[in-house]
Amino acid sequence: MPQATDRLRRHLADELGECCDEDVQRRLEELDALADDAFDDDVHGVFAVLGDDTRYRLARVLAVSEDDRCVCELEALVDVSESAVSHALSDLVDAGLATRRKDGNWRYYDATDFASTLFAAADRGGTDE
Amino acid sequence: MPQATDRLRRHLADELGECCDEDVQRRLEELDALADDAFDDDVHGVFAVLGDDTRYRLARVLAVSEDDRCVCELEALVDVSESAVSHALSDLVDAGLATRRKDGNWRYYDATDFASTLFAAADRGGTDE
DNA sequence: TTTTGGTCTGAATACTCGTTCAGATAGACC
DNA sequence: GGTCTATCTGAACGAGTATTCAGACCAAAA
Repeated sequence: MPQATDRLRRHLADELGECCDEDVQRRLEELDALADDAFDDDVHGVFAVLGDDTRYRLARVLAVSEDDRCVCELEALVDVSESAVSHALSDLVDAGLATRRKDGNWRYYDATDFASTLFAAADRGGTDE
Repeated sequence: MPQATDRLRRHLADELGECCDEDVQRRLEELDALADDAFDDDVHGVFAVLGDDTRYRLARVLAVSEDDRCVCELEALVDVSESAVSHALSDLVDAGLATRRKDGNWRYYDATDFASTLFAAADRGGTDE
């Protein structure tokens, strides 16, 4: 099999005019450094959580609601079982996107500021391009 | 089977002291209106795209890179086939998170402002709570 | 304390979707 | 034209995960 870095080498040759092993190594290290800076597992988890339709819808409604919402209200908004709603809401809480409050038998959920911020950013940029 | 709105009715009875069919209907319509405001398929798509690890990593690196990056450079950052990288990059472009530029045989990708904004918002809120 | 109501949890299933493979496309060079 | 390189595309497989079911938990009422 061809070396995985073959193309990178040719690319660097194109870019720099000349290219030796050292150049390839340097570029690879540069990219690794960028990657280390860039990756954030927590943030990635947040996107993964909101990537699911059920969780996205619930989080959205919580974010636009004035006050917190009871589970029995939220169930009306998604077409899945009570259990699935419970799972979804737990995931939102775990991801830091929602808070849970108990009151007798009822549980109330609300969006965190983090969730609101994120949706605001997503909405701002979503329309153009 | 019990009516799906039974619990909501009892909840409203708790909340309002009294509850008739009309109250239940009103609350359901209120929730539907919120839902219509809140759901945005484009935005949901963006989260879904970034929920995947490969796409997330590529988008992140593009966002922190000064200038655009060749595919052959990006392949070094994720442990999947060239084909998978191509698929992932296309998804990013479709979602409005990256741009594509051709130069001879090479293709260069860069993050959009939208992507940068989104990551900035995600990073800001991710650390606390 | 027994029952009822609201929600949660764990395990199993069903299905989505990311990956790969194979082949296609397009540019550069001979 | 023919070849080589870089990347893309479509279809099919397989791993991951959302959903459901069944049962547990906890609070309130009886």
